[in-house]
This record gives sequence, C-alpha cells and structure tokens, in this order.
Amino acid sequence: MAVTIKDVAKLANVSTSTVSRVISNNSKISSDTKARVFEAIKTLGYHPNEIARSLANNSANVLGLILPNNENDLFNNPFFILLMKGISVYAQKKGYNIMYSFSKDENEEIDIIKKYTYGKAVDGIILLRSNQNDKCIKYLKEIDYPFVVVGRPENPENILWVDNDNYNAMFNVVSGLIYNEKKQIAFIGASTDMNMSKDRLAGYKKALENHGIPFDERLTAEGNEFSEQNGYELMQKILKYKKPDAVTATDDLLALGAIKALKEIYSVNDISIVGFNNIPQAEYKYSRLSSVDINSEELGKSAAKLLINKLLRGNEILVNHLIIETRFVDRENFIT
Amino acid sequence: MAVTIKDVAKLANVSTSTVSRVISNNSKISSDTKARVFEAIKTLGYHPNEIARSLANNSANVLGLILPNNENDLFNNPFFILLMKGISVYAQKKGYNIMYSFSKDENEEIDIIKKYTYGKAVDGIILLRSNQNDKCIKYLKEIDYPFVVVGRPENPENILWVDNDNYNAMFNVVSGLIYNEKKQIAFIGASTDMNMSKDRLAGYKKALENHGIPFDERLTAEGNEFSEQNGYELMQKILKYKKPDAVTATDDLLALGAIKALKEIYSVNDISIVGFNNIPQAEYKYSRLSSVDINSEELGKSAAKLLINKLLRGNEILVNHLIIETRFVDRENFIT
DNA sequence: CTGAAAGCGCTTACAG
DNA sequence: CTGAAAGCGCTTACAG
Repeated sequence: MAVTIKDVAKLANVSTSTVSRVISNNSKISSDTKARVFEAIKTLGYHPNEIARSLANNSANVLGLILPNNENDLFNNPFFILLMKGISVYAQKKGYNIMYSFSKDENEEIDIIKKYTYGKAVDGIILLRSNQNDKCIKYLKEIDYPFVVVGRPENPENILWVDNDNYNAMFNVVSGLIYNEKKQIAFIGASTDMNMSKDRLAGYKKALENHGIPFDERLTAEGNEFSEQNGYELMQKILKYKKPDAVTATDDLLALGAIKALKEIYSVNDISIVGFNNIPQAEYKYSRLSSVDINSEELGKSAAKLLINKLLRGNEILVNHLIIETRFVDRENFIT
Repeated sequence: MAVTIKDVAKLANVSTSTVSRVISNNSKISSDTKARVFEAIKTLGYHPNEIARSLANNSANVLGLILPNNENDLFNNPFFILLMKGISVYAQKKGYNIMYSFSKDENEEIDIIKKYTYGKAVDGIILLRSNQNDKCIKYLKEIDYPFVVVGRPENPENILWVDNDNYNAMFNVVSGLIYNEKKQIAFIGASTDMNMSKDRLAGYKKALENHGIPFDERLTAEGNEFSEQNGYELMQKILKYKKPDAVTATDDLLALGAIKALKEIYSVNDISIVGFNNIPQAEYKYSRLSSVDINSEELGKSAAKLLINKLLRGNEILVNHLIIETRFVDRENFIT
C-alpha cells in the first residue's frame, strides 16, 4: 500500500540496494544514479519505513525516559517538563525519538525498563532521578544496557550521569548568608536517600565550618518528601528549639512550608529564606524567597548528549558525566 | 546474540510459527506444546523483539504526542504533565508506548508529524491543543492518519476529540457570582483563536443574559497569551473603564496578573476572582483565587482511549468525543 | 559503482 | 493442532 523501496528501485531502474545506499548516503554512488533515485523518491513521495530500518539496523533510534514514581513535586515543579524538553530537543536533532512512561512504584519502574529493554524498543534509558540503593540503576548495570542518570548516582563508576554541583551551590548560598551577618542558619532537607540531599547538607556544613560557625544539628531537620507540608513540619520542629535568622531548604516547596510555619509565630522580614529549583510559586507566596535555579533544561540536554554519545561511540567515550551550572536567583538582594 | 524465536522453537522442538502462536495466544495450540514452548521461553529468557513484531504487524504500538510550541504556560501549569500522565498510564495498560516531541513553531510541529507518520513510527497522533485554522489538524485530516485532539476542534466532524464543557463551566462560575450579588463581572481571556476561549466567553455572556444583566463589552478584554503580564495589562484596560466587583479569567495566570493590577489600586477583599486550571500558584499569591479544575489527567486518559479505540476498531467506533467534568475549587466560599 | 541474495525477528495464509 | 514458506521493508557483506 505505502510506497516502498522496491517501488523506488523499479522506477529509477536500479536495485533496492542502490536505493538504500542513496538514502543512507554512506557509499559511493554515481551522481547520475543518485539523481535518478532522488527523482523517483520525489515523484513517488517515498519515505523510508523507520521500523524496517530499525530492524535491519538493530537499533530503534529511541531513548526511553523513566519518570520517577515518588516525586511529590512532579506536577508542581517545572523541573521534569523542562528536563523532558531539553532531552527531546537535543535527541531530535540527533535523530532519536523519545518514549516516556509514568510508573506508580519502583517495581513498576523496573517492569517498564524490562519492557523497553527486552523488546529492544529503546536503545538506551534515561533515569530522571537517582536514589540510594537505586534498583533501576542496579538492574540496568546488571543487564549492561546503555543508560544515563540525572543526578549523581551512589557509585558513579562506569555510569553516565549529569548533575549540578549541589555541594558548591549550597556552600555558596550559606556563605552568602554568613557574609550578610547571618549566624543561626537553619537547614531543611528531604529525601535523605538522595545524593543531592547529602551533597547540599555537606555544602551547608562546610560553609559553616569555613567561617568558624559550629554546626548545630538542632538547626537542621530532614524529612521524606519534597512537599510544603513536610517543610512546614520540619520548620516547626526547628522552631521549638530556636528562631533562626536564615533558612535554607533543599527545595522551594519545603521553603514555602517553612515560611508558613515561621509566619505563624514571627514576622519573617528579618529572616532570609533560600530554596532550590526556582519554581514559579517561589515568586508568589513570599516575594523574598530566593532560590537556586538548577537549569533543568540543560540537565536534560546533557543527559541526552551523554547517552547518545555512548550509543554512537560505544565504549570509547571520553567523558562519563557533566556538571551543569546553577544560578542563584536573589529575590532579597541579600548578597550585596 | 539475543535469544530469538528460532532458539525457542529449536529447544521446544516445534516450528517458529508455533512459538509465535503461543506468544500471541490467538490460535488453538495443544496444551502440551504450549507448556513445552513456555518452558523453553523461560529457560532461555526469551522476549519477543518488539520492532520485529511491529514490522510484521505493520503497527508500531506507539502513539505520538505533539507538545504545542506556543504555550506560555507549558512550564508553569501542571496541565501538560498531567495530560501526559493520563495518556501514558492508559496507553501502557493497552500495550502502547508514547513518543513525544517539543517543537518551536507550527512548521516544526508539522515536520514532526511528518516524521512520525511517514516513517510509520507511530500508529496515531495526539494533539494537545487545537487552534483556529489548525494546520496540524488540517494536515492529519489530509493524510487521513488516526489522531485525537485535546480541546474541541473548529470543525469537529469526523475528528476524535476530548474536552471539558467550557461553556457550562464558565456559565456556572458566572451564575454563581451573580447569585452572590455580583453585578459588574469582568471577563479576561486570551488566545481568542481557541475554541476554549470562545466557549468560555459564550458561557459568560449566557449567564449574564439569563439573569437579565446586560453584556458590557468594556468589562471584557482579550489578549494573546496565557501569561501573568497579559492578565495584568488586560485588567488595567478594564480598570480604566470601571471597577468590577468580580473578575473571571480563562486561565489562572491571567487571573494572577489581574490581581496584581487590582491590588495597585484597590483592596481586593471585596472583589471575587475566579480563574481556570487550578495551578499551584493559585493558592499562593492571593489565597482567595478560586479556580476551575479541568481534570487534565482524565483529559489525557480519555484522549488515549479514543485514539486506541479507533486504532483497534477502525471506523466502526461508537463515540468520537468525550466531555470531561470540571470541578470548581472554591477558595472564597463565594457560593454559599 | 552496482546487483543478487541473505538476513534482521517476527507473523500468518495456506496446506495438511 | 502444526509446519513450511512467504512476507513485512529495510541493510549490507559479497562478488563483480
């Protein structure tokens, strides 16, 4: 029904091999035949069947995206859709399509990965988060399927990954606060099983240490999810101990919850608050919520780049991870 | 390298035809052979190659998603990611994978559709928005490729689509406001070339008419994009004429901009404000911003359902569109 | 530079 | 109920 390579071959009076070579443009073909083939292609309106190509080439030219199941901020945070955009735009340019899947828990994630990899529906996988003891990473390493992780994995050896420099980003935030005479700087985190959380906490501690401020565990609190409710509760816990003069949170939703808790007791005008991700809500509830923009779109682009690079060059890849710049969005002019 | 149907056939001592039949489970096979085949499958760890199946079946089992290029709220509004979730979860259950693409303008959208359809990479297309004079719809109708539109298209004949009842949703909002003694109800809209906008405006007018309130065009303003800035400017325009006692906006971002403009002049405590989409920011800036939740996830699910139904049953489909319920989120208790 | 042939890994009409 | 064979639409090693 649809026009195939045979029709083109017949019309151009060549073999299908020749047509194929003209299409893939990787063999010497006389300019004469080439012209004839192109003309036939044009008059017939021929377009190669991608599926047949995939089968013959043993490569789908598709990357598979696993959306994490447990992300409270999946729908409140432009992070993921920006990631997806960065991935898609780059992949498209390189001739890859993107498949994605939502899953409701880790087991379903594995199931989807299996579906993708068993059936060879995708050439490689992009994981959008890495957890401690990440089962998906473990599985993908086991079956030795190409994949890349957004977020530095626990054991980054021989794994492709992209991430921000979370340690330094938080280090800089806290250093800035200290520079502005803040002494009682609270830290609110979540998902302690993510490297991101650990790195940010480490950066926080290091900045204190560098300025001779003793680390006070009671000024820190960590919960399990990136939600406003969680931030609210964690802040309340800290407030039972004392009032901080600045609050850093590893996510804007946490920061917004913290602000809510603070406001119930204090005027927050003298408390600096800094979150991460620069979500749209950060501008609203409390106009002075500064935030670290993690450049999600670039993270996505870089993830796609690393993975495609690997698919094209196999094991002679030069670089196996990329660190993406963050950008401090200062809504308080607190660094003067 | 990978284990194929041949290996299974050999081990089970049957033909590949038989293995294939066992897998697809649509022919009578003696339970004896079936058992032998399953055992071979298990011991070999066999998984059918999806690409080969696709080629033989002439169907990719993939749906293609075209993300609209001109959406200001693509990244500020959970609408799209919720749509994508609804689509993915349903499609997965039915054995379809999802491909998506971002594009930077309408021409690129067409290019992507061409890429998807020419190469048979997808069995059907899901458009996430419909515009007046929509080129994508026009093109897909021309080439007669299966597709479904989220948002009622201009000429819905012979097109699959899902949408909310925008007319009634706005009708109900305005009726509620009138019931609460509001008389000067402003209307702020954007993207007048979308049916959604027209329907909401029509619902607004009808509610006024039903209650004997004359339609005053100077209380309405329409711009071109769903952005806060746009809402701000449109509200200012209306305010030059008079102060309304209620404002309806076709999008929460517009509503937030309107609130900003209002606040510059008035205390807004006596002005009811209602937007659409129930974005997370709606809760923040102005805690009394009520909003109509359009149930994006269900929209996505239904879109996938219609399209897959069409792919499976061809032209004997029973229903070619679905209307998804909206839900009024009343943050002001204005309907008592 | 070009073609005939085999192959990618499945499915299915046909025959038995 | 089962198998041999042709076919889905490409690619590519081999031979010339």
